[in-house]
Amino acid sequence: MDYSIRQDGILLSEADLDLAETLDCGQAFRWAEIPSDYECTFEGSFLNSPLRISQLKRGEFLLHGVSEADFLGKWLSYFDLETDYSELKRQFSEDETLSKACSFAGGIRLLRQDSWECLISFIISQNNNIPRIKGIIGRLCGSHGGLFPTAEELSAETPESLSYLRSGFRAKYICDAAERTASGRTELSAVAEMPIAEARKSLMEIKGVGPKVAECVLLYGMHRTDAFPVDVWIKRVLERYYPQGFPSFAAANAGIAQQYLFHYIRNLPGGTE
DNA sequence: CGCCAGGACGCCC
DNA sequence: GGGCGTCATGGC
Repeated sequence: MDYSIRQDGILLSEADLDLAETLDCGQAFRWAEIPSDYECTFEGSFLNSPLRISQLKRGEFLLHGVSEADFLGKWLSYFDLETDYSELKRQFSEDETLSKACSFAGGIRLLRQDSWECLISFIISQNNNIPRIKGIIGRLCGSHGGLFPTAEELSAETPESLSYLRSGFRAKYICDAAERTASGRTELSAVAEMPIAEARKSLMEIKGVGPKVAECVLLYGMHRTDAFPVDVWIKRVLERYYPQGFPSFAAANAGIAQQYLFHYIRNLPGGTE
């Protein structure tokens, strides 16, 4: 990975990153592809900092209008560019299925997202599909000037006042998460530092947060790479390819492996067959 | 009309 | 502790 400073932003080169796969693989819901003359261009934000980023070609990216300070202070970390994924993928490739998943989806990087946004996003994700999740989050941010609302802001809402989200039965869960977070009964920054079993337990005290959502918050919002969300797709992977259990050599980075496997299984020609 | 979607809850035994 | 119906909403 290298970068240079240009008048129109930061040019990132030799980066092991596939932008479309990373931003549209179901780990984040607030990035949107927009038309451009580049391979692809996405608009989104992290902690109220907007970004427009284009993939120019394989390994090369333009972060439009971004200063070096913002690149080093925010986006380098957000895209997890300080981590070397090649060694990781080399390890994964000892396993046949993981090897295929790496070949197919190895351009995905684990974004270092905001834990609060992640918590609400994955509460909304339960028994839901990705386009509708994006729609609900879009309406939520749209009513807050395009920014993701804070816990304090959301704690003033009620399931009734959130009806415009059309989030269904999840509205009461959003409210509980907001109340707990705003009041400090749940401290996400502290949860992020807890031993993982304790962190899971703490997250699951929030109404509407079960094993799957807790694991997603740990993985995507707290960068706990040993967290391993099991949804219907991953359940199929485990039953089909790992009846003896998931390989222990990948345990410390099981969450990243899970990302590759999720993307791989969902795009297998013929679905699960 | 039915089924499903990056599940969790409440209730049953 | 596991099994099962229910929970809103929308796309197919």
